Amino acid sequence: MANKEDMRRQVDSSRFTQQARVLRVLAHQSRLMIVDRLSRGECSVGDLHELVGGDLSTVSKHLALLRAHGVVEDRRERTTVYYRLLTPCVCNLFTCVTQVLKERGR
Amino acid sequence: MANKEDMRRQVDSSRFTQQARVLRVLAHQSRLMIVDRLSRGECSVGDLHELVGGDLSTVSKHLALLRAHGVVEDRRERTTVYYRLLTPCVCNLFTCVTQVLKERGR
DNA sequence: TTCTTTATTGGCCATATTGTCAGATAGCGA
DNA sequence: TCGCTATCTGACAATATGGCCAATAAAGAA
Repeated sequence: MANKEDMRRQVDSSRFTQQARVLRVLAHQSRLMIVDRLSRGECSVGDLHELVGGDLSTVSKHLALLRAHGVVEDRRERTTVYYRLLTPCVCNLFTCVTQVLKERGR
Repeated sequence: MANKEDMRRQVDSSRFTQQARVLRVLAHQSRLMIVDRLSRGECSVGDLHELVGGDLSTVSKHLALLRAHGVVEDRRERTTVYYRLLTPCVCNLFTCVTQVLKERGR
């Protein structure tokens, strides 16, 4: 273990900390768009870039984050990298959030 | 509408932006603890403070954030303020996140 | 009114997150 | 090898978030 920072980040693996980590990774417009799209099938970085816009490197970083947290997986084919969802159940999560939004609306 | 900042924040109300906002509010250890506790019934700020620790003012700010996003509601009785969950369905969300964590584990 | 309890707000600093640009890197074909 | 396409990484600036302390507010009791 390298330093104090790593300690602080890794040691606390309480239920809530873990949940918060996953939620943080998903709590971003672009990443939600990406996950939503991937839930309908594998996509290349280029496709996703076209989907969310902005700089390609930004998209790449969002993907790296999702990958680092085990939400997606990548596969290279020639010069193209394809991403796919590792946790299809995040779709239920979308449903839940939508429910919260509705419930809140009243 | 006051200024450009407000514009930028409010104008974009796409499905994903709204979802991301809700997720961001929940994506914090202390706030998850608070919501979890409130899902089992109304609590005073003091109770919640005892639960999550740290500074009372920090807890109060977490509550203010949850309130601003319509997740909780408060009620004052004498000098004590009680909070309660407005969106019980966030519990399903907990279940979903747990599922993602499990699915990811393999 | 003044004091006490309970909670909120403002100021400030440290850290985290996001986005952009420029420069690597990987794979492959000429 | 060189060049091309597709993607990633590093450095950096801008903004957002989280936490603590001190000051303030709200409600009621003395």
